[in-house]
Amino acid sequence: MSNIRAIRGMNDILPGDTPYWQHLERSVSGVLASYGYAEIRLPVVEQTELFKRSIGEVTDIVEKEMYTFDDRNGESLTLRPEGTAGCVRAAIQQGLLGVPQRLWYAGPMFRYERPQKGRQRQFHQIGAEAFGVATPDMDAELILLTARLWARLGIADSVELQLNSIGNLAARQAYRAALVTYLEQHEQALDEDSQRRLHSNPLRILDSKNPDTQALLDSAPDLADYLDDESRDDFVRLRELLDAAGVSYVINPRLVRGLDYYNKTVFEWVTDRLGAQGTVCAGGRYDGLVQQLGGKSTPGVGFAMGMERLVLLLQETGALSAVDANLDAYVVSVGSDAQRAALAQVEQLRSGMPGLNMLQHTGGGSFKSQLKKADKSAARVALIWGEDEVAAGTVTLKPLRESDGERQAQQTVPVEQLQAVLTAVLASDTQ
RNA sequence: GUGGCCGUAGCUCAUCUGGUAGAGCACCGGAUUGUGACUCCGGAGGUGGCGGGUUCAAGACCCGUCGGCCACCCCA
Repeated sequence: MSNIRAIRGMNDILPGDTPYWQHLERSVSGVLASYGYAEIRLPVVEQTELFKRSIGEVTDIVEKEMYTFDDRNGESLTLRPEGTAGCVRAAIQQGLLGVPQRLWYAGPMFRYERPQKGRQRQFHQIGAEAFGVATPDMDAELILLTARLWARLGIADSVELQLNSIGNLAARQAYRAALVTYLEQHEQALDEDSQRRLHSNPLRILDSKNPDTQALLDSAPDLADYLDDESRDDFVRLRELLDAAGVSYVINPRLVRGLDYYNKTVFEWVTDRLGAQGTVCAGGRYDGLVQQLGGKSTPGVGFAMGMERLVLLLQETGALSAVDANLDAYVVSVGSDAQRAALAQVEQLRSGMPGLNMLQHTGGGSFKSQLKKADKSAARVALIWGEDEVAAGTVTLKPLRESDGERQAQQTVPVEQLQAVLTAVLASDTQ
């Protein structure tokens, strides 16, 4: 086909879906604000180096999923594959890190992956980052915040919190060595992907979906046994706080997360209702990242949630019933005199009742066809200007919907009474 | 990057073993001269993703390509 089409994996979000998006975005920003988080708006493009240094050179994201290109001056740029790196960069550059800082951001992210359910090349995240607090009460706050969000969205029953601690760098290195030593003894039993990861990114083998590999891991060394004291204590404290707040979770000792900058707490909210891409929100602590990117050593914790997946979940669970057009009135006018009168008087009505949603019929057409459009529009009332009305200085209000099994009769009133009568008609109709 | 399934009107799909495309919904018009929904009648709309091959003949078979879906990988 020679027609220009959207880039693979970069989807249009259509009018039928945007009500879900708007509802979701409003809910998230509302909850974030209620916990004192401030929005920060960040560029979509950053220096390629930023992502290499934060996410990790040997991760799949950096190795093969980034949209990278040379700017006209030869500098290598990349469409952001995730939000934390840019947020940290901005916090350092703009000097936001002197005091504890709670930030959130929203927007598109880009990863060159094969699209499937719940995954596309341009996708949208809302993320939150808290800087400057090393204690696990900060981790708890972020988790509580997300839990509140699920409740507000009506999907709390569809998601489960998985928690783990991956310790500090030294602990992870010690564990990594032990794990590799163990797995090398069983290298032949590993699936192909895990064999490849054995030396590049062995921790990732822990969450392999291969059942044989999982069986092998049952007798592998436990990450929990290698944790440093501080990580262990903080993890205990975090669990206490969550227990006290009544947030339930499951410990998943094989949850490791894919990005290199995490340490200590990692968590994921997962659902079993979206097929293979069940992670709907994920995050963790990254105490070394700020320093790693050139800032003064500052602890951080954060999470990001996938908007597409949450919208799917809202639709899947029916947590949000399809929102209809919510149109109050459809304006019908036949003939050029009537249209002139209608246009002017509807403008006055809009000034008097700014909250009204009114659709003005455009493009002409017969009386009948205009009323058909009025019906299709799902508007509650048709406002009719015809020859008779214009001549008499009146307008006809015709209720289009039934309420309580009855429909009000239409009435023709002087235009001066339009606002008052329309208000009464809409009010008496229970919607 | 790998694998499976799929690609016919705006949408959902049909066309039995190859013989030059159809339904439902949606859309437009009509059935009262100014009144929608229900009903009836009529109408418009498809180079069957694209390219090539086999055949007298292909939407149906074969190859390629592009695209979609789902899964692997990876991740939000």
